[in-house]
Amino acid sequence: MQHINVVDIYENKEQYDGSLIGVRGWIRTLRASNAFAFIEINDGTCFQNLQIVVEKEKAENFDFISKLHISSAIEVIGKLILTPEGKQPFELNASDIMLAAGSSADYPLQKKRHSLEYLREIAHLRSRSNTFSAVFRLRSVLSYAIHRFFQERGFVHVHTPIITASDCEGAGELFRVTTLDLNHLPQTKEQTIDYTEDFFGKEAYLTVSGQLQAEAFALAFQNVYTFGPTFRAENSNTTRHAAEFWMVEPEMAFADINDNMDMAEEMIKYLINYVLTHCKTEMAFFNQFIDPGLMDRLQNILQSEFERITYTQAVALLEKSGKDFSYPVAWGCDLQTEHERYITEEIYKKPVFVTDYPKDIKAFYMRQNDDNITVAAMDLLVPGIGEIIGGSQREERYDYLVAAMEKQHIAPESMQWYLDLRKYGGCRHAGFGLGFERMLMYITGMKNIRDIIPFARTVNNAEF
RNA sequence: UCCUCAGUAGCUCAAUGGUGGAGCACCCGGCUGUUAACCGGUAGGUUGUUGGUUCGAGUCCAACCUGAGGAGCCA
Repeated sequence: MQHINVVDIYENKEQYDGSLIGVRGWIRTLRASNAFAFIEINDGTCFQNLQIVVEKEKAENFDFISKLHISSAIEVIGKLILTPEGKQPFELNASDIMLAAGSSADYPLQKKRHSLEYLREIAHLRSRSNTFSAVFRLRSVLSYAIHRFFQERGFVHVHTPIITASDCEGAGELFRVTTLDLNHLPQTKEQTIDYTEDFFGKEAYLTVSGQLQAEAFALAFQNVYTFGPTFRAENSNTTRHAAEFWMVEPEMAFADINDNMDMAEEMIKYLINYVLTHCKTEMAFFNQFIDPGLMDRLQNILQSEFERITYTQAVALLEKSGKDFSYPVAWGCDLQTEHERYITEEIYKKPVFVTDYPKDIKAFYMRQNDDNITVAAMDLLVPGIGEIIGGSQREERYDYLVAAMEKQHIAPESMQWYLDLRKYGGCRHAGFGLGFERMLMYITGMKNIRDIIPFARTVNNAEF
């Protein structure tokens, strides 16, 4: 007997009506009386369960089956019957049930709602719950949608390195990569650690961004993107930070900051539209149980044109608001979380690009504007999350770039390869980074990054 | 790293400084169509840890541990 996936039954239920089929999956709930048992199984192929009806008269192992524990794996042969008047669209009337793998009474997931905190402690099992089943299927679909978006537009996907020797992004603390014996470190004559003895002959780290290497590829392929894991050793304890997270980083040659914003806006809308059409069941679940109003908010994003204001305008708006912020607003200071939220949630109530930040608070590679005090940076702020995208037009002028590096105490000779890109046809180019998890949080309404990553790595937590 | 809050049965939570309970789950039994099924019963506890105050501490105090929320840092 060939096994049918539950997703196929949901998609083609009329075709299977009345036919004898085989299914297999794990028991989610089991309700037994002395003549009937109702078993709901989930086979992992879709969010929904399949209800199986077992009649004592038909099943010789009825007593055994009706005592099975939740999460036991079973294989069932039965007749599919449409039940339009029932809560479920159809059910399987079992003629034969086999136990594929038993479970145990101490299975930690019960037939009731658990707290997200509790489920975090059983991350190896939580994917079997409704919420995490929906979250991680959506994560998979969103990941695919990102590749589709860029591939459809001719972008080349570049696998930027995970291990890097350049600590230049200034993007937080780095995880060190070494093969040295930490109990017997080689010393130089100056009594410092001799990294020439290390695997790469110098200090190495886990990457914090693939941007610099993506730039190199953009100047060969024109439009490229990298999508991979990045690492920050920050001691951050928030719902929005993890030590290991994924970033989407497109980089486009012959593009300026406006092209950059256009692409970012188009991408955000594409991704939302994609999951709304391809994950209807999961999105309905999020809208009902996780974040009421989610659908309205996402539809609103699709229909609205993202606001675009400069940093200077943003500061003026904040000063004019008369609101009493815990951090004072002043030109030259970076916008605080409360400022960003006020702009996107109170003033505009939709995504807002803030551009042209003071050069002193931004990275060295951002292109200096003609006013000599700001750079062509852009951050996308969204209601509920805050900053979701950070990007810029890159400094393509060799001398300006060297000057910016020196000002931020980065030795130009340590990044000669990056400077070379400006020497050899280094045209104007721009790119941005999207925090994949933050996008996923925005789309699902989930409030904690630890519930968006299959096995999250955060401070003091690398279980599983 | 800083601030705030919390920790009681497997889970979710009660308990005025005075005999630690309930619902669900588990286990046993009942029930002929259930939908987080329903009904009855059994069992389940060093109240996060250590110390202190008190005749008496789950409750008050201190430190630590763990978790959560917010901030900083950032995506």
